[in-house]
Amino acid sequence: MTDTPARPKDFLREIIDEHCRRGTYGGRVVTRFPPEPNGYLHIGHAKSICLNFGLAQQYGGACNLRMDDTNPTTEDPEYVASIQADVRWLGFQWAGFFHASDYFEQLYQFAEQLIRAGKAYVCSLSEADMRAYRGTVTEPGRPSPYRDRSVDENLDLFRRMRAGEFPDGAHTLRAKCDMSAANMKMRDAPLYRIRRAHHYRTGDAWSIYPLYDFAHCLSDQIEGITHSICTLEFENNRELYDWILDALVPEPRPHQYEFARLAITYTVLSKRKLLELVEGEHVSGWDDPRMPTLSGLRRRGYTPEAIRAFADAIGVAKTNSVVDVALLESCVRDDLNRRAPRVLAVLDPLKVTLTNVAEGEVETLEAPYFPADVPEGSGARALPLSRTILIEREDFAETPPKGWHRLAPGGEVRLRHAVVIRCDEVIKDDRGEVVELRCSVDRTGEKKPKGTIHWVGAAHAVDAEVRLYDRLFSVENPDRGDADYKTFLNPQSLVIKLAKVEPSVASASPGALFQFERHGFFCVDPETKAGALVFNRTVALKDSWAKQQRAEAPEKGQSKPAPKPEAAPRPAAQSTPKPAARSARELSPEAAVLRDRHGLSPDDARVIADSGLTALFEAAVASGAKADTAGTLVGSELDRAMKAEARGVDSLAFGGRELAELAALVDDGTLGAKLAREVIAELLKSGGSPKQIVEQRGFRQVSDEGALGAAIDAVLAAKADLVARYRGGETKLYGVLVGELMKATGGKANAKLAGDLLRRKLG
RNA sequence: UCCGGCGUCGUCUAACGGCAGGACAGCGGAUUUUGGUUCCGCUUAUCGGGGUUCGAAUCCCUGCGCCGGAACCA
Repeated sequence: MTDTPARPKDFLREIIDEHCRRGTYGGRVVTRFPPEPNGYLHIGHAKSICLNFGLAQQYGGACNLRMDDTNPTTEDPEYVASIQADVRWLGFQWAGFFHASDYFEQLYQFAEQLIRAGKAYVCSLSEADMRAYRGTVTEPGRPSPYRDRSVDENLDLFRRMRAGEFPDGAHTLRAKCDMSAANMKMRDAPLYRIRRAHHYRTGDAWSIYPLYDFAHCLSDQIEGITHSICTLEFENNRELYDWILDALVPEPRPHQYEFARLAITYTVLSKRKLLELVEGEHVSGWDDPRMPTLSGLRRRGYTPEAIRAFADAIGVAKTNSVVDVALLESCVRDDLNRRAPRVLAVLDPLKVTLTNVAEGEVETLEAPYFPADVPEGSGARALPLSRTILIEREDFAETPPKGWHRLAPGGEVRLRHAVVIRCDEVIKDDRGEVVELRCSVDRTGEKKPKGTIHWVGAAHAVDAEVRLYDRLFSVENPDRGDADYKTFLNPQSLVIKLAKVEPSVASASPGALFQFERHGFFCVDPETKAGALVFNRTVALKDSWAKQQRAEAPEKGQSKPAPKPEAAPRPAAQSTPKPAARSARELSPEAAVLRDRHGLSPDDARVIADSGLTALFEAAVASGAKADTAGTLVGSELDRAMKAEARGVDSLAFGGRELAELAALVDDGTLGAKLAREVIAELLKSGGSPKQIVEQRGFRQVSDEGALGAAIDAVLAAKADLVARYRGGETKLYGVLVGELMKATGGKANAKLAGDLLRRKLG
């Protein structure tokens, strides 16, 4: 336990940790999963569910399930039920189950409050006009002519909107933000629209419905959500989220954080496209085993454990990413390997007569359900063996390729859990098709064939329909590109086989999981009826033999792994002749003056000018600072520190004189870079004089060789292992040793001197 | 083009100024009555250019690239 390194935290957990540390929410962590009930949940939602419920679990908080049902025209109770079922199936229990529609009255009251505060108004622009007034991403919008309606008029109109006095689209309630905002979401976002539609829960009680941006943040507030986690495409909405809440409620209030939604190779994950696949009958329904929906995956044989492991493996970050579907497959295999009993099934039977087994003789073999290397597994079943058996057609080759371990004329192979047989005779029909093998059983127990194949007894085997599922799309990214994603549907995504399975599975019930040895993992489909078994292939087993064959015989059709088109040159790098890219952006006049007058580097000049530090810099120089020292101090160190703390120039409690003093301390060697940085931090915090700070804090750089030598010796002795590795050739450890030295001296060692000394001592 | 976000092995994801690590994929080997599993080993990465620093994936500047944003959808 102690040697498993803690899993590194994602950025959300870092944030929450910080909140817990600071007591921002009194230690509370309340999250929510807020789907709109207009479709089935898919694996992308699973990522969000695992995140939100997982966070609540981990921090001892709570996670609500909330139907974000503010659009009466798209929502349906069928979806509500499926969402609840899927969340439960995934293994999570919500603290509360809510509907945004339950909050309609409260939301309405908040809207009136906003109006009374003069922060919302009723706008009577048509939809098209509103769009026109909004401007574009590059041009600011214009204020609506209705923007200055009085509070009373707004209240009156809004109440009449509620009362149903106006037709759809006649008016909207809008936030009074900023029509010239760079963020389009802030250009007086609509909050309520008139929609005299029947809502599946509130019926005809309402003729106005709140929009997402208004309903969501306030629903979070009503439920006491602390961390409102959503996907990246809502980043622009966060400003509005904050605006609305700040206008209506005090801190601590909910805050929104965004992470990258899930994308997976060979699949599409948009509700619109999924719906289209269902309605276009490209699949049999939302729960078609090829669908990335949770109901589809469930029917396919995926387990909640596997999906949770997947969610854990992909992590949470803000980088747009596409996860390899192979990782998902790896997660199911890993889980199923532990829990699926092994049974034998022949998908494409070839008759084999065991010539030295008597007609009518039946040998019953006991076969364990799990191999020895799956210690969690147990149990066994009986396997009847008699004169006629069925083997997989592809386990026999008349002319075996190199490395063949299976049956061939004159060759031997072991039957799984049973005997070794030798192929004595191959029988073909008129068309030259192999129709039967005549084999003899070897009972000496001395044979050690290379291969073991699966089989079933012909007389005892049970018929079963086996549905071989594969990826729904045949290209990695069906979602992008010029063509419609549906043109990439994989015609082989479902292949149905009439198979023979061993008798023990005859009574298996829907949902039961198996491994058909050497084939893959399968589960019993709900369509199974007594005497009519149906199996779905969850995922095939890895097949290194097939892979090797593919590599050796790049057959004509789908040749090599996509012949990389002549090592395409990176679009960005070389080729483009733009050596002058460095200073593409012109220096501002102010920066240019700085550069020319003081010989500053363009970088420093630019930073100083852009950060409004010009006056401070000039003052420092006027007080006697050397321009280049002051330039670095101001342009690099001070600027960095100010940015880190989001400080403005006005908040600085020191001026040019102090800066000049600092520069002098650096120039005369009293302060090294590290210490100078410390002094700046101190200056930023409480002002004062650099000299005093140096005095009080003992910030005096150690440049004395004797003292440095002693410190180095101590570090060398303490880090003998590192030293040995360094001397063994790992010269990169030099930096680590310097680091240790700096740590040991409290950052006071003269780094340059100490570094030289250290190098000498290391030899 | 304006605003916002993001660039680390083939793919995800760590490293919060000090040894670029893990998982999946790939390759090789050992074990194996599943060409499965397991185990061992290997290959491969900080978008480009500057700067600060003894030391930069990390901080600053700059260029480039990708994603999101102009619904009375969520």
